[in-house]
Amino acid sequence: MDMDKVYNFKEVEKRWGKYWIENKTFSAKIDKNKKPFTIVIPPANVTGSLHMGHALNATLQDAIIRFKKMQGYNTLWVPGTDHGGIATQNVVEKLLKKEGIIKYDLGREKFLEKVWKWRSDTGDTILNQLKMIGCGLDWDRVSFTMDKSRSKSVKKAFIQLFKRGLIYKGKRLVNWCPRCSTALSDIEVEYEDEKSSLWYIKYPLRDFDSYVIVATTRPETIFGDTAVAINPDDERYMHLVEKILKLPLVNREIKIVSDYIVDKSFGTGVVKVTPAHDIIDNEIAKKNNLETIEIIDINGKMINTPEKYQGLNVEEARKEVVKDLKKADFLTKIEDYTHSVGRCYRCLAKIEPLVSEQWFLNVEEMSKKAVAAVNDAKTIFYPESWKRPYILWLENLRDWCISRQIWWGHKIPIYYCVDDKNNKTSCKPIASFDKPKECQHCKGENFVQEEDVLDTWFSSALWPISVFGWGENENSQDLKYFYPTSVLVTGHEIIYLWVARMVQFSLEFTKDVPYRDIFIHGIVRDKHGKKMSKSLDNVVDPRDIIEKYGADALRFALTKSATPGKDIQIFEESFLAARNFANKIWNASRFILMNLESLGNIDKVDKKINPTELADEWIVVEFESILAKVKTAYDSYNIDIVAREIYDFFWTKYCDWYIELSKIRMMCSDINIKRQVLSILVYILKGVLQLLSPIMPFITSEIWQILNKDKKIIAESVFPKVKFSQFFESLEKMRTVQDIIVKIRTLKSEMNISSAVQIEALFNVLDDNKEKIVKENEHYIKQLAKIVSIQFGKNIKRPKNSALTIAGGFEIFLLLEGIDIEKEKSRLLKELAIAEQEVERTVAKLNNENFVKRAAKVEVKKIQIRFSDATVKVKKIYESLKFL
RNA sequence: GGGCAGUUAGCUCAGCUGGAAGAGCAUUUCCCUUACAAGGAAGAGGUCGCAGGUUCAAGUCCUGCACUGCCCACCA
Repeated sequence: MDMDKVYNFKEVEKRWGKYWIENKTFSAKIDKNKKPFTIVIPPANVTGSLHMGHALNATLQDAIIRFKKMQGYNTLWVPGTDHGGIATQNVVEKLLKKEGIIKYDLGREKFLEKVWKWRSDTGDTILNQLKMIGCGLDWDRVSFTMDKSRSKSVKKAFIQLFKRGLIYKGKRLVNWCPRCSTALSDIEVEYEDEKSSLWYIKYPLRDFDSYVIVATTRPETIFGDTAVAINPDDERYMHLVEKILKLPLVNREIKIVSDYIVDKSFGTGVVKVTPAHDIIDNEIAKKNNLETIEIIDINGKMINTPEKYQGLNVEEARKEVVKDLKKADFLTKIEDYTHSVGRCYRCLAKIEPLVSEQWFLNVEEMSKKAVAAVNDAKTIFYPESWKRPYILWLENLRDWCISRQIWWGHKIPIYYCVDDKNNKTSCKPIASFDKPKECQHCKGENFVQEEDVLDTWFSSALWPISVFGWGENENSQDLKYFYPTSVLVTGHEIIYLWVARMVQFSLEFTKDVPYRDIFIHGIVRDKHGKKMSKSLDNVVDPRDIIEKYGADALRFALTKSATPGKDIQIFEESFLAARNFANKIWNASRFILMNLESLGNIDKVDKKINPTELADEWIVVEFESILAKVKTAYDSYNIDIVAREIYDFFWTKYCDWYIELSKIRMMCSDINIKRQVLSILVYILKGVLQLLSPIMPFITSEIWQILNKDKKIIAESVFPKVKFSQFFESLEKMRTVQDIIVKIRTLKSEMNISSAVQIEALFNVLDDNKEKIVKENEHYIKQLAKIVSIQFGKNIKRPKNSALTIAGGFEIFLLLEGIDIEKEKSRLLKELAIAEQEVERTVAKLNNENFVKRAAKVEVKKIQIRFSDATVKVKKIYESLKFL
């Protein structure tokens, strides 16, 4: 078996990626003898291509799925994509525009054909990229939010909600995106601070020679004003309530109303009320029965204004209005003012609140249930800190505007009865899967379907049940077996947009939560904590990382940084370090493989290991201790801890110490001794590979297969269990030996002696308890500290040419030629100072009655030991200094 | 205005239920030692944001403050 000196991840990753798919390693069938463990992937938009956020999200899910599989669960991870409503329509629209085609010229049907074509051409991009990072998804179950089955779920859900009276149509103020030409829900509006002005405008009183001054950020909406409002407690204006004003520029008469919503301290304390284009004003209008005048249409153009403003867009109108107000002396002041402005989350155009007829979903009852489910721990947030924001959001939720005036999406399954001329009759609209046969009211047989489509998040909210056939198959066995799912893994940016709504819908339609756990991870940011974006040019593309460092390195770097509750800052070096780790694993394995070959046959290692000496016992205990930690960490979604624990154990304990120590026996001519140590090396290596395989599946699969003649691949192996917990005392013994080795190395380094130079040493026993252990393991010290011979003794006087260090209960003299006395002196003085400080500190503690009385006994004992060690050290260094 | 995080080595971050400050990268010295120079050995570098409090003992618990970031809000 030839292994390259440098790990060739490209070849390995390609091969294994293919293997899992071809062998359907992660395809799941119902098996009632096994417990299911289910994850449904957050469906990425078909417009998407893999970015770091997806890579992180997918890796975490994959790690959980692979871990649970090794724990014996019947695991299922369902893949799929989202049709992405507005986002997708916009993408296709842009592409067509490049060809000089505008969607209205094509018409709805032709345009939709184009979108479907585009989807079938490129819509699976992201799924294929998930394959690149080795995701153990069940590829036989790919779903799409607009495929047949999912469409049935959507219709069923809509009809059910409609029949319950929760869905209604109404003319209301909504968030309108003039660019996308559709209504949006409240959370689809993103707010951003913008520098603007606050204009102070005189509104003259009709019956007095006076006026009030209104401060506004939107002077152009003056034509839609139907009142001016003040706070009822505002003494400056109380007397003006119900008085009539004459609206500047148009002279229309409006009155002054009062409402506690008005903030006395803001501006002048007088606010203009534009019910058709402002949420708050709309509420004031409702309370005061004010008229609503629409002055901006769905294209963002002015309507119902004096001739000269008619048809202008909002920006132009503002300029004109300000100019004219100024000319007519209505404008008293302009102040710089920064306020937040709503923008469309898909195209960033400024949102125009306007009155429009839309479909709404009453969410009051569903929200209460969704809050209760989390409060009653039916579903649990990890980390818990997301529980409160989730609840607060649901408790303050307004009805959801679910209709969109775009073409790409689920057409609302509402049918209107129409007469011969295709005009809507006054009959009640019907919610139905297909076109109804007959109107129950007028017996008419002609219908037209609602033109609007549903918010894309409506179908997303059904995802955990629709992927199992809810709505299509009344008796879905999959739904019974795999649902509710085990955990949802997602970023915190879509808790409201998606997570909360899935809980609402699942409770509504299945009377159960969609998932037992909700694991919320952070968002991937750049080195300085900035969001990755094209405009900032700080995007790290996972595909480049895979190309350069490998998918395993990508996965490891991401998981290692993914501390729950925190966003992740990542940069090139993170992946480099992970790549180096993979290479380290490769080479350690290579070393073991090479030695196994010299045994003649890889199978020759013992199945049952037999720790015979200190290092063996020690490494086994150390391994089992991280084994326990890793298992707990996986189970509680602390995948970052898994990555760090394994990294630390493998590199600093297994490689730096155990492999180095194993070399003594590896070079031994006795084949039995060699096999014995190799058995342990292999045992631990295989264990580490298993612990790590959910995070780095490629390299671990590869090495496992080389090591294992078993047919079972690592993904189907059984996670290791604790077996040897009896060797705990080896930890302390090993610490002593390691302490001696490190101190000797340090001393040599400080004396500028090449680490390769072999030296003789005298060990003067200071602590009788340590003598046996160190004598038994002196070969370790010789090997790793490059000592040629050790002479043990008691009351040894310091030899002339020697350097001193005190470690592990010994006074250690290294015999050196031509020692620099001054250097040795200053070195010892430094050591002395440290030891003396230690004595002081420990004495202070031991003299503290309260400490001795109240601290745990173990703690007091520790301090006593430290005190006596330090005391001996001080004494010995003094003697030594005198001698010099 | 409300909520939630964060503030630890030059940079990016760990540090669980309180018991002598850690990692990776960068940096200094030595080493191509027969798994790995994408490596090994040793070192330098922190008054753990500030101020109080609880405790024998606080990076760790409590209170207040400052700064940073994110989310939400009825920012006329």
